[in-house]
Amino acid sequence: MTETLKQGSATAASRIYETLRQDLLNGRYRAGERLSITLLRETYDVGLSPLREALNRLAAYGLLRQENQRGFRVLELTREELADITEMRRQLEGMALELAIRHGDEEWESQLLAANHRLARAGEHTPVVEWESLHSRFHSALVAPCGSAWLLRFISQLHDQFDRYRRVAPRAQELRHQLDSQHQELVDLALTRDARRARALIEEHITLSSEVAKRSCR
Amino acid sequence: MTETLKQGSATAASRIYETLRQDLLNGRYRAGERLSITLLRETYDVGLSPLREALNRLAAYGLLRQENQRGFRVLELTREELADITEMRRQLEGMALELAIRHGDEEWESQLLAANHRLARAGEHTPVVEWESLHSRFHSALVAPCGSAWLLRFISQLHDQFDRYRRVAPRAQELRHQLDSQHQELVDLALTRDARRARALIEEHITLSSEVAKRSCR
DNA sequence: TTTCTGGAAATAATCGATTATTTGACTCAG
DNA sequence: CTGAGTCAAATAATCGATTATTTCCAGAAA
Repeated sequence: MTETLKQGSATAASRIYETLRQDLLNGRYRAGERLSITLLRETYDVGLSPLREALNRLAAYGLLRQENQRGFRVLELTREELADITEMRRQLEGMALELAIRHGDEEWESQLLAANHRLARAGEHTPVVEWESLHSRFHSALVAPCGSAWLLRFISQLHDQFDRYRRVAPRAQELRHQLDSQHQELVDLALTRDARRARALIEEHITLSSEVAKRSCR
Repeated sequence: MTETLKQGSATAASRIYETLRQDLLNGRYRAGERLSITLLRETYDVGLSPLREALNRLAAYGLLRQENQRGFRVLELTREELADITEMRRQLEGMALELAIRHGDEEWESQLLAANHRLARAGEHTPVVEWESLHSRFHSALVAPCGSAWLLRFISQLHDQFDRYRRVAPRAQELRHQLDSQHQELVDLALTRDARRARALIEEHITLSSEVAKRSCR
């Protein structure tokens, strides 16, 4: 959905959509909270029509729940849904990584190395929002050449869902290092085209991330 | 998305969303066609705001393409995308069916038998729109207890995509019988809890449907 | 003929005001 | 007290009008 602003100048609706999406991922709004349209209008200083269009998109995308005549709500954070999202990510990203390793060319290898390098360079001092962007780009680069637009779409959608949990979870320094080194290992396995072990590792990586994210429920 | 009209009386936006969705699946609009908002307003006799909200939802759902400042377009029908949708359906519905067979209880068996019975009873004289509904319900019932809301969501979305191709394809009488008998076989394998063979059959079923649908491209 | 360019017409996007529905406080009968 | 009913305030949804952008065509220049 990020690429909605393909060419023409972004409309007010597209701009507020992207802003709201980021704010939802960053936990600016409490889980389950009702989003008052009047309040949002003032907060973001935006017209009613573009705002409502953005909210409708977010609901269709799955970041908001829409109840007729009762407006929009932020989704809850539950262990059950996190488990569902995690398992789907394991399956879909595992599948995508195998395909990417089969189909990826030299260009992919370069992009992957670059994305990994940029992510690895980012240290403690890097702003969170920037680290999140690099992290997101790394995982995108990893599966990019899987050959299925729909698979990539579902994976992005699940990443957004997952991030809602991960970003509000308390910092877990001890697991952070392990997760970081897995990024490097994933690159190594991808470059040596070891699809079997790469798939196993990304599944483990997702499960480990989920352990961190789990601390944001209840 | 169908259950958007959960409780409260449906809003104009929800009603026009569902109507447009059906019309898009039924091929009322040509692939790639630009949907003039002014024209849609007259056609469906609906206000501008609810119409635009519905269009925004449909774009986020993937049944329309939105270009900033240039309105909405119906998606193209291409062999490449049909192949993608088909392969994704094979993987996801195969996965879901295995899970459903593992988790489904007696209630599921009853629902499945009922759905199959209603579908099998529908003969040549049955209105197409009703047959489509029964067919859709059968496939939903098959995977319903897979345990993953996200998996079911993705499968529904892919079904809608697939139906755009299938419904505009010319009638294929010779394959129709084979597809119908596969429905019965799927029920048999589900009830005997033969996950392995059931998965193989649903994958075959999807591939065969795809052969029919392929005749709608180019 | 082809390629710009200006500007009117068409159309998408947005705004401001209005209508419809829900929410919550209050009343009163049981 | 409790629960149903009622009304006013809050808020979501919709409408009608306005603004901004794109599209398209005529006419000029190469």
